[in-house]
Amino acid sequence: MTAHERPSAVMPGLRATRQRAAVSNLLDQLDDFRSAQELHEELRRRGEGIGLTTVYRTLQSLAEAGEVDVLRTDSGEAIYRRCSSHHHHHLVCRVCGRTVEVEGPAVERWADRVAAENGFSAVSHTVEIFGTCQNCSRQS
Amino acid sequence: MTAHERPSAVMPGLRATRQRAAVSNLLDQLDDFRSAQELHEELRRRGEGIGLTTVYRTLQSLAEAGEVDVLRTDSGEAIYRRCSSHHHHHLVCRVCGRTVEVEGPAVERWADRVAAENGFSAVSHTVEIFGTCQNCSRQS
DNA sequence: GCGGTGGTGACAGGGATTTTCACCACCATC
DNA sequence: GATGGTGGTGAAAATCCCTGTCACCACCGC
Ligand SMILES: [Mn+2]
Ligand SMILES: [Mn+2]
Ligand SMILES: [Zn+2]
Ligand SMILES: [Zn+2]
Repeated sequence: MTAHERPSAVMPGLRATRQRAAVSNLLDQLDDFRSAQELHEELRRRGEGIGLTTVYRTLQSLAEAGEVDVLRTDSGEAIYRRCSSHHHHHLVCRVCGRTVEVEGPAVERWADRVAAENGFSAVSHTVEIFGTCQNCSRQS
Repeated sequence: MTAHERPSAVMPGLRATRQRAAVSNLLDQLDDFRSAQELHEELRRRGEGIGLTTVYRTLQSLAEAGEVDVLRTDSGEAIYRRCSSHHHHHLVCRVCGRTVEVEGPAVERWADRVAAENGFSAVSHTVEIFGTCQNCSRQS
């Protein structure tokens, strides 16, 4: 692998560029949710020449392609994280931001049933659990 | 009841004012989620002298006091609705915005269990279901 | 290699919310 | 029923995240 790494996760219909590769690679290395601005800052810190606009656009494509999860903070800011492809939800630490991906057939069924009972179709849902993780409650 | 109605839902630690009463009363009369700006517009239409800033501040207090539910639209805008005091979630129509309050002990238990299994404490959660309501799917 | 077409990024909006700050109105007290 | 202190108000300015614009650039099929 040379210093000039080739774009990795190429997206259908989109051209492979150094910038998109950089965003994608960075997401691979991170565990928790980050805002577009944080990701941009980190990329600049690492010496990547990339504009904030491009980071925003790339994250949007990745979100549409289902390659990243998007959450909204209480303040309305969008935060992103590379996600595994199977459907899942998040358990997020309020203090340190650590997140755990969780699944639950029970919730899935419940959501579908409740929607059907009320005559709703084309159903989707968001489920997020918040709490204080073990580390953070130890420290207080 | 005179034309000069007294403030109704007084909040602890906060002074009772005509403006706060107006916001609270309007929320009582509405069924679905509205943005701060929509609420402000409606208040002005009704002849209430009230500033947008005050609407924002009042909604914040009400949200902190747990008297209104807050959701975020996809565009990041905050929308508010007076909520019943018991814990519940929402089933929201993507097209017309109609919302149904729903409950489910199954989800509650699931969320608590998942959090506990991962060592999280002080747990809360958000659950929203989205779909197309009967009215709206009929019209398409 | 060339050309066309998609991508980039500095900059200028947009839109929602928050901050500022001078003024105002509750309300406990005199 | 005046007065003073303090919380509340609101117009305007400032923020903040994000999206649109547009001149320029770089993939990539030929
Ligand atoms: Mn689910
Ligand atoms: Mn619940
Ligand atoms: Zn934590
Ligand atoms: Zn509908």
